[in-house]
Amino acid sequence: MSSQTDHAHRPGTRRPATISDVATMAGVSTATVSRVLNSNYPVAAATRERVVRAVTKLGYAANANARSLTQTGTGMIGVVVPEIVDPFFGYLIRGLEQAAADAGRLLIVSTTGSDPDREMALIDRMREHRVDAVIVISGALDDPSYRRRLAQCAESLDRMGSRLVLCAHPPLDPPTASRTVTYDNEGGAFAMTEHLISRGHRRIAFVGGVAGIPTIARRLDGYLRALTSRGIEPDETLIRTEGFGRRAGSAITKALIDEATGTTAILAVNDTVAAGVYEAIADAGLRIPADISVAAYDDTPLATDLSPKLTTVHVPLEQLGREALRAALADHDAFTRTPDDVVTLGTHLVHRDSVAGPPQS
Amino acid sequence: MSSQTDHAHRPGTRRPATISDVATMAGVSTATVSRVLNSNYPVAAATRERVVRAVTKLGYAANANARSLTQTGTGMIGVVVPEIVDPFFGYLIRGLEQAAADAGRLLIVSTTGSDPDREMALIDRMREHRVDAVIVISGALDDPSYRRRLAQCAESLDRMGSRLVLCAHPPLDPPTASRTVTYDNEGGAFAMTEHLISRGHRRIAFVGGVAGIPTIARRLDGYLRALTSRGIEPDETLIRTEGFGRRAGSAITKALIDEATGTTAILAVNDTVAAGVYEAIADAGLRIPADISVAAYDDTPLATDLSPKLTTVHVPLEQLGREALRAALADHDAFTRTPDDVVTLGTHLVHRDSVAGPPQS
DNA sequence: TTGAAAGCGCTAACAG
DNA sequence: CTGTTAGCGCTTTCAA
Repeated sequence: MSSQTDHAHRPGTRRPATISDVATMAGVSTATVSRVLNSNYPVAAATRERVVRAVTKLGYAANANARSLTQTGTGMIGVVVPEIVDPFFGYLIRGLEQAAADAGRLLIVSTTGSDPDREMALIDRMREHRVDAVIVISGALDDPSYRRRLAQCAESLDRMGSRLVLCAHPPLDPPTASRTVTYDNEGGAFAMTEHLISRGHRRIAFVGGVAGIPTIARRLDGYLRALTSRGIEPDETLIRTEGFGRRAGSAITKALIDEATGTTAILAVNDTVAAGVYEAIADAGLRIPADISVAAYDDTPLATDLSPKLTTVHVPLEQLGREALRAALADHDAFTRTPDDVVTLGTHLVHRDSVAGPPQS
Repeated sequence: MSSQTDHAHRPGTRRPATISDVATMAGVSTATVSRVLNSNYPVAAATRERVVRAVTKLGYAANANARSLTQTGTGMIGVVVPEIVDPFFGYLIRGLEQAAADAGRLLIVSTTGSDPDREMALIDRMREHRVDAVIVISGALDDPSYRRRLAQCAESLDRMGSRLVLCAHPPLDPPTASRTVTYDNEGGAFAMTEHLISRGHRRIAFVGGVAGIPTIARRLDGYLRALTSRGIEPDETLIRTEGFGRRAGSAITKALIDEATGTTAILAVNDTVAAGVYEAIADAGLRIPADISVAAYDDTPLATDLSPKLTTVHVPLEQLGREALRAALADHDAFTRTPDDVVTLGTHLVHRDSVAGPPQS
């Protein structure tokens, strides 16, 4: 405990130790400290020992921000998501998280409430932090102006050696400078509707969601295609994209029943909406699947919590997250960029207890 | 355009524009650019105009990492949480998120799966990134060695001008260099157990959880205190801290019923466990609350989704998150540090339809 | 109102 | 094997 280092070391100074604090204490140069810290260069065992001791004694933690100035990449990935308390996004983020942890990356996550402006602002914010990539899980309406803005973000990120990854979202028209990791919305809805039809249903309602959101639009497409391919004329009155959530599901279903639409099966836009559908059917004194069959989308845990257990389309949410992170990291500076940077994961039906044939009456 | 700036501007160069790129293009010094960017110093309108134009033309975004080298604080807050797809943590994080957004802060969030080692590693990682604070929402077992490690983290964060915030967790023994934002676990459990007793119940089971986790321990304390304060001898066989989750809730309840323990009321450790309790009671052909009353803790949306609607203890999760963020930011360099840095939020009972008196038989 | 220059903490040649 | 020396991109005195 000599007095050699009294230039800035009053105890209680709330300033993190720096590499030269360590160097001084260990009696070496900062270069040497850097070398033992990164162990990317030979250092004498004895020297290393002294440095390590100084590091622990000082509680030194290298400043990642300073480091990022000289190195390429910050090890941070931005995640922009509409909402956090929602199993859909939750599992997605869990997948991202896992993959990020495996890759030694940190995630900056932020929510937008599906507000496009906030989305853009956040992307910019993350750009300032020089994230290695920003992963956008959008829930925003998909008008052309929005796509244009997204494309601009992709451009500017790309220009600075970062990149935009679109997740659970259709690819940008020209996949300019962005990557996309998504899943088969249309196909799952098609398959489920097909299934309902093959069980004998003709009056199948499409319940929940908001028109204009890509996810919903694709699911509706699949529903429509299944109907027409089986020669069933889609009935506008059975298509009720009147909102998300349990509440919406139950309100719509109540209306469907009250209006005597002859609905014998319901394709709910997701499991949560299906929960509302269940409620309304029970309230009406009807039974699932005896009186009305119910099918849904997403296969969140809710599907098995409901009774009867819900037949639904499985979406590989966690895998989607992992793939998105892979896309965020892939060939960061290589030239092997595939022309169409889009990965599409498959979906499949999970048959449980909420679907049967239409009632005999 | 001219050829003045050909030193490093081949199009396609994947390197972000720097402040001196802007300066060159605007024909000013970097100092001036900095000044218009931060608008913390007078700049001639005309000059500012030129700079702004250059900024947008270049798509320049200031490097937050470089900036953090000269300024104090990074604007980033670390969040360490056991799990993300869980309404308890979900709402907590939502509160954090909101408050962070309001304060213009970004959140680095990472999950631990309740692994203390991973927790410490993450805190360290965030320390490297010089987060302004790290908020730990721990779910780890609370042995002394763990507390000691946490205290060390608090120390080292504090030493570098950052700080540790414990959220939904009891304060550290000496609140050394850390702040705590938590809520009244014991009180809520006490009140709910009291309520059950006043309804006439004597055989009240405590169902779910893991002994040793602070949250559960406190809830158990409250349960025990209510019992003894009413002169009811706690019965070991009714205390079943045999795991979290729906599955555990249903298994425990089944056992309780099969073993003819005479249980007339169940205090589930949280809403999810209660869902399992509901299931087992239905499976046994019994009814809630006619045959068995059920009460729980947390008041997540699940509570109203269940039928009958669940009587439960409300925990102000989002507010907890907001408070935690407030604690993370409060008087960063002032001297007004209160001696005991702990905020405790209250809980209250939410009476719904799952509690009645014990059956007559 | 603006610029020159030093320095934040770190890494990476380049010498020894 | 180790130290010196330039920067990395930005802010901030200090002069002009």
